[in-house]
Amino acid sequence: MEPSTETRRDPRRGRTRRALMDAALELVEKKDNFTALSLRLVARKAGVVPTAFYRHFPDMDSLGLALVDESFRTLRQLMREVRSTSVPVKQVMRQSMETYVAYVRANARHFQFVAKERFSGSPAIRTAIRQEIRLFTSELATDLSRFPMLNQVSAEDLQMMAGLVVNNMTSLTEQILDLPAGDAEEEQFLIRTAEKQLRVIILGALAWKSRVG
Amino acid sequence: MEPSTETRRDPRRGRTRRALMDAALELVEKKDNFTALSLRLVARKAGVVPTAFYRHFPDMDSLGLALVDESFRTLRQLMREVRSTSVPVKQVMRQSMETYVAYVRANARHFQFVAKERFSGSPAIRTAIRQEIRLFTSELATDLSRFPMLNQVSAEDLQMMAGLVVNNMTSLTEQILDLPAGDAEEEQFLIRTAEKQLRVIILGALAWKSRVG
DNA sequence: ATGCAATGTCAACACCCGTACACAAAATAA
DNA sequence: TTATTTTGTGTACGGGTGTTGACATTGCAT
Repeated sequence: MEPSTETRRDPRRGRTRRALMDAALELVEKKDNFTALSLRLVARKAGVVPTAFYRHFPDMDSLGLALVDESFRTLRQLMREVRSTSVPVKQVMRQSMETYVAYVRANARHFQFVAKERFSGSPAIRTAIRQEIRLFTSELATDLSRFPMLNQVSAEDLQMMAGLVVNNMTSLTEQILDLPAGDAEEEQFLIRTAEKQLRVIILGALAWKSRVG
Repeated sequence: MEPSTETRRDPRRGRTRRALMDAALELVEKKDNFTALSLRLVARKAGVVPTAFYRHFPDMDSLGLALVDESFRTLRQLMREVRSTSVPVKQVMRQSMETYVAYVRANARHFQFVAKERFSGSPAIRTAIRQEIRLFTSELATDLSRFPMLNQVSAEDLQMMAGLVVNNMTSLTEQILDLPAGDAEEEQFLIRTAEKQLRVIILGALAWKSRVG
């Protein structure tokens, strides 16, 4: 039987590839941008000679796309976990907020990368991120459709409400990431505020439904 | 009487300074970033030799800060105009949306710049933008406090609601700027969606108030 | 063990960068 | 006018950049 093209070999292949991606993520924290990084800089940080870079990526843009992919793959994984745990419905919001923020902190570099490149990245990277966010929003919309109190709402309006929630999440994410390291107090304030905002959105969504239905 | 240090002379001083700022704004559209621009490139676009740059700005970061300042100065001006026109209260929202979007289109380059540098710019530029947005949000909060139906809401909650509205605005802005040039149809859809979202927020705010008051 | 593909290294290239310095032109102040 | 300040020019430097091509090393399949 042939080595089915996916179970090929990867001896140290994985290692430097990972090293390059990690180096890029670290450097995005130090420098301002992914676009501001240079191929040579990333290679140097990864402990490898510049030309070795080409063995794994044709150019920096491809590395960026790989990072986008990885970022949203981990995010999707979180969503799957959250969905699988049956919700106590009552304090679902508070808890969701907490676990989400913890997750952001745990994967800060990926979120930083996405937040920064979302608008300032190369066209390819920007559209990739936009696509992922669109998809994420749609998934959230179908999640919302399962709530009994929203089952009268049209698909388009569900999408709109999901957009509101995603806006709220991204805003919270970016604020937390911009926070000076260990300011736990301010972080709590941001979370509380985002929580209130989410509550306002929900109240509005309910009023909206009763207005239409 | 001495030339009171502010009424000095400005012969062509203004001209190249403007040319540099305009060049930077144009180049931000073409390149991905402000950070991605080089002093030499900006000078070249402005039709001036690299060393002349230093006559007007000590470095690129200062140019960026000047652009931030200018961007929000024009935005504040718009807000002043909007505030001065007495509102028909009924369809204030629809009209505000339209004029705001027209304004964004008219000053697209400035908004592009802010959207891109908000998270990916140099620390100095990032904090400058954040400060401006904070200020803008506070002003909006006091505007909201003047609405009769919200006069029971605490200052902190007003700030929170203003944050929601600003989030909505920035999201709409960024989506419109990312739109492929003249897609009027999609633009209308985005505006309608943002309008609905704003309506949801307002409904939520009212429900919030009645819940508290 | 041998051969081959994958991976990494080295040296070199032409190019763009920020900035320093000395000097020319222009505008203002007296 | 003349003197002075502001603004723009030309040259040069050291250093970082992406990419090429030829070569060494590694690991796997046979």
